[in-house]
Amino acid sequence: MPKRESPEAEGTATTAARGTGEKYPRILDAAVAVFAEKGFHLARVADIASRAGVADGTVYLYFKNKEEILMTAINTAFNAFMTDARAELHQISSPAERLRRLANMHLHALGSNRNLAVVFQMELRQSTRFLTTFSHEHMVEYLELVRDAIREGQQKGIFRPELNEKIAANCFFGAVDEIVTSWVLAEEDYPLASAADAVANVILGGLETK
Amino acid sequence: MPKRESPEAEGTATTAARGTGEKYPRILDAAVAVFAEKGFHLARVADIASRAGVADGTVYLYFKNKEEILMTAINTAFNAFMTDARAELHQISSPAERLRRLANMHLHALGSNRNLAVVFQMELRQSTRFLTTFSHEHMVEYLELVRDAIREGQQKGIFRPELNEKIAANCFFGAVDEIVTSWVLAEEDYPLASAADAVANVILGGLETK
Amino acid sequence: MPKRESPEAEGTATTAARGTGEKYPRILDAAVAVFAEKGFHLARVADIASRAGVADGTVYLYFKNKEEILMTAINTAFNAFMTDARAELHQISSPAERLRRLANMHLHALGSNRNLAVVFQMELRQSTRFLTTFSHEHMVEYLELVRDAIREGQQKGIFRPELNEKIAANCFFGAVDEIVTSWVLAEEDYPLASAADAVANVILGGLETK
Amino acid sequence: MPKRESPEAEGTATTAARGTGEKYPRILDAAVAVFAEKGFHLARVADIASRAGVADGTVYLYFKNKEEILMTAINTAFNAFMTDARAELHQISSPAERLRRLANMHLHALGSNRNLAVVFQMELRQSTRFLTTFSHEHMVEYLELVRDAIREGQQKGIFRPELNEKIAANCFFGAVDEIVTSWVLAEEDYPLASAADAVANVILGGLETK
DNA sequence: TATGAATGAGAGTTCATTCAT
DNA sequence: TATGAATGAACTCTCATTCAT
Repeated sequence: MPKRESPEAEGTATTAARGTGEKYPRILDAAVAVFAEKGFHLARVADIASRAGVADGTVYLYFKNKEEILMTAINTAFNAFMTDARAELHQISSPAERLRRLANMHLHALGSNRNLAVVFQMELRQSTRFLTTFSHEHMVEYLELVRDAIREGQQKGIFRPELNEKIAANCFFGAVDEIVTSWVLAEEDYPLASAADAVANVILGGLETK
Repeated sequence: MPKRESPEAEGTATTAARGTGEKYPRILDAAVAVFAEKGFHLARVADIASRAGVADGTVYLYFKNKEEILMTAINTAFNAFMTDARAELHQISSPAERLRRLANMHLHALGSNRNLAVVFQMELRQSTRFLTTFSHEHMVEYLELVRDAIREGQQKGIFRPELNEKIAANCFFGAVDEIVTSWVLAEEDYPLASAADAVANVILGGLETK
Repeated sequence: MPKRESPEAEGTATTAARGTGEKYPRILDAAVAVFAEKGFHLARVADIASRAGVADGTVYLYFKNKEEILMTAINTAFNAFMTDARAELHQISSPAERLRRLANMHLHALGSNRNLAVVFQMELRQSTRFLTTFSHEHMVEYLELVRDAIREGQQKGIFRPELNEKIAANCFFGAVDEIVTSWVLAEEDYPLASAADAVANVILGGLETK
Repeated sequence: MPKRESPEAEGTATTAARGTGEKYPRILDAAVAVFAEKGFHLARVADIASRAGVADGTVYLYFKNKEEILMTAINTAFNAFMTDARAELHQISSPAERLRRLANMHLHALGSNRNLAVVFQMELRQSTRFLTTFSHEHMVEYLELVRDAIREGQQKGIFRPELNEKIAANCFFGAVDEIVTSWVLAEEDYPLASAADAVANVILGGLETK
C-alpha cells in the first residue's frame, strides 16, 4: 500500500491540485477517496475528475474506464505492499516472527491510509466476476507468504503439525483482515497498528505447539 | 439463514415457478440468486422478477425498492441464524465448546446455501452508508455471542486472561468468515462445514491457556 | 353543477362510505375531490377508489377509464347547470337581467362546490386534443346563452349595437370565469356569489348604451 | 414573451436544427411546441429533445428537469412581456389608454406565438401546487398594472367610483384572457390582435362613467 | 357486482464514455 | 495532452387496467 497519500486526495482539490502536474497519481488518489466515500458503483467519474482537479475527459487519457481506475489503485497499493513485505520477511528467519511482522505491516499499511483501507475492505469484495477473480489472485499471493511461514514452522516443529496449512493461513488472514474491517467501521479513529501484537498473539498461540 | 430455499431459486424459474403461488419467498430467493450472481448494483429488478416468474411491477407489491429486497433477505437469514444460534449455545456450558459449535453452525448455515453465502460475503460489505450501518449492527450482535463466551472462558481460567476480548472475538469471526470467503471464491465445491473443526482448533488453540 | 356534494367526498370515505350503496355517484364525487386536489394526471385511480370506499377494479365497472370519469363529472355538472340555467333564463325577458342572473347562477354553482370549481377552472383546460374539443363544445353551449341575450339586447336597442356580439360574449364569460379562478386561487374562502353583482355591473356597463 | 422564436421550433427540426448551435433556446422553443401540442404531462422529454435536435441527456445539461423547462419558458416570456409592458404603459398618462394599450400588447404577444399562447392558456392552469403558486404570482404582477390604472381612473373621475377595483381588474384580465383562449381553441387562425379594440371597448365601456 | 393481486408498458433521469476543439 | 459539451443506453419505479375468484 502507498506509503504516503498525496495531500489533495482528501480536499476538494479542484483548487489546490490544479497545475501540480502529475495528473495520473492525482486521479488515482482522488479515485480512492471517492470510492472510499461512495463505493465503486455510486462513485461518478465526474466526482473523481473534479476531486483530482482535471476535466472528465482527462481521466480517460490515463485509464480505459472506471473499473480500470479501481483495479489500478488496488494493484498499485497491493504490489507496493507485497514488494515491501517480501523484502522484509526475507530477512526474518523465525516463521513466527515473520507472521508477526506481516500482521504488523498489514495493519500499518492500511492504518496509515484510511481511504485505501475502506476500498480494500469494502470494494474489493464486489461480485463482478472479473473483479472477484482479480482480487482472488491477490489473496492467493498474500496467502502464499503466510502458508510458506506456516509450512516452515510446521517443519521446524514450532507450529502444530496436525493443522491444515491452508485453513490456518486463512485464519491468519481472516483475523488480521477482520481487525481492519472493525477499525474501518468504528466510530473512533484509534491507531490500527496498535492491535497488531494482540492479533498475532491470538493466532500464533493457535499455531504454536504447546 | 432461511430453513429451506425454494428449489427454483437456482434454476431459470421463469417457467417452472409460475403459479406456484407465494410470490414473496419466490422473489426473495430469486433476488438472492441474482445478487449473488451479479452483485447488488448490477442486478436489475427485471432480472429478479423474471427469475421469480413474476412481472416487474409485482416485485413492488412486496418490497419498497431494490435495497429493501436485499435488506430483507439479509435480515431474514441473519435473524433466523441468530435465533437458532442463541438457542443452541444456551445449552452448552463450556465456552470452548460453544465457540466450536458457533463456528459449526456458521459454516453449516452458509455452506448449505451458496447464493446466500455469496451475498453475505460480498454484498454485505458495500459502502452505502445505510447498508454499512445496517450490517454493522448485525456484526455487533454476532460478536456479542463470541465475546460472551470468551469473557466466560477467561473468568473460568480456560482462556488466556491477557487477551483483549474484543480483538480475540474479531479474530474468531475473521477466521470463520475468511473460511467462508475462501469457499465462495473457490473453484471446487467442497463441503464448507467440514472446515469447522479445523478453524475452531486454530482459534481455540490461540485462546486457551497452555 | 350538482346541487349537493355527497358528504363522503371530503373525508377518507373508506370508513363512512362503505355500504351506502350507490357506488356510481360516490366514485364521481371522490374523483372530483381527487382531481381538484392533485390534478387529473397526478390523480391515481387508486386514490379515487379508496376515497370512494370501493376497490380499484370497481371503478372500471362504472367507467371505461380515468378520462371518462373526468368527462362524466364535468358533463353531469355542466348539463345540470345548463338545464337549470335555460329554465331560469327562459322566464326573464330583460336581456340585461338575464345576463345578471346567469352570472349569479354561474358563481353560485361553483361557489357552492369548491372541488368542482377547481376542476372546472384547472382541469378543464388540458390539452389532450380530445378533452379540449370536449370542453370547447360546452363553452359554445354556454356562450350561446350569452350571445342570445346580447343579440336580443342589441335588437332592443339597450345594448350598444356596434359591439361584436361574439367578442362581447367572450368578455362576459371571461370576466365571470376569472372571478371564479381568482376565488379558487385565493387563500381566504369568501362567498363567491357575493361578487356576482359587481361583475355584472362592470360588464353590463360595457354593454349598455349610455 | 420571447422577442424572437427560433424558426425551427414549429418544424420537425430533428434534421434542420442540428448543429445550428445555441442549444438552450432550441430546447426551450421545442419544449413550448411540444407542451402546446401534448400538454405538460403527456409531453415526453424525448419528444422535446428530438424536436430540438439534441440527445435526451443534453436537455439535462440546461434544465434540472421537465418542470424547470416549463417554468423557464413561462418565466422568460412573462418577464419579457412585463418589462415591455411597464416601459410602454409608463409613457401613457390616460388610464383608459393604458388599459387599451395593455390589452393590445397582451393579444399581440400571444397572437404572435401560438405555441406559447397555448401553453399560457392551458398549461399554466394546472394544479400542481407549485405551479399554481408560481402562476398565481405572475397573475398578481399583471393585475397590479391593471389595478393601478383603474385606481387612477377612479381618482380622476373617469372610471366609475363605485366599482370594486379588484373585481374590475379581474374582469379586464378575464375578458382579454378569454379572447385568447377562444382564439387558441378556434379552428381558423384569425389575427388575435385585431380583437384588441373590441375587447377594450367593452371593458372600458363598463368602467367609464356615463 | 365486487374485489384487489397482478400485470407490463412507459418515461424521467443519470452518467460512463467520446470526440471536436 | 487537455477539455467539457454532448451523447444515448440503461434502469428503477409507477400506475392504469385487467381478470380470476
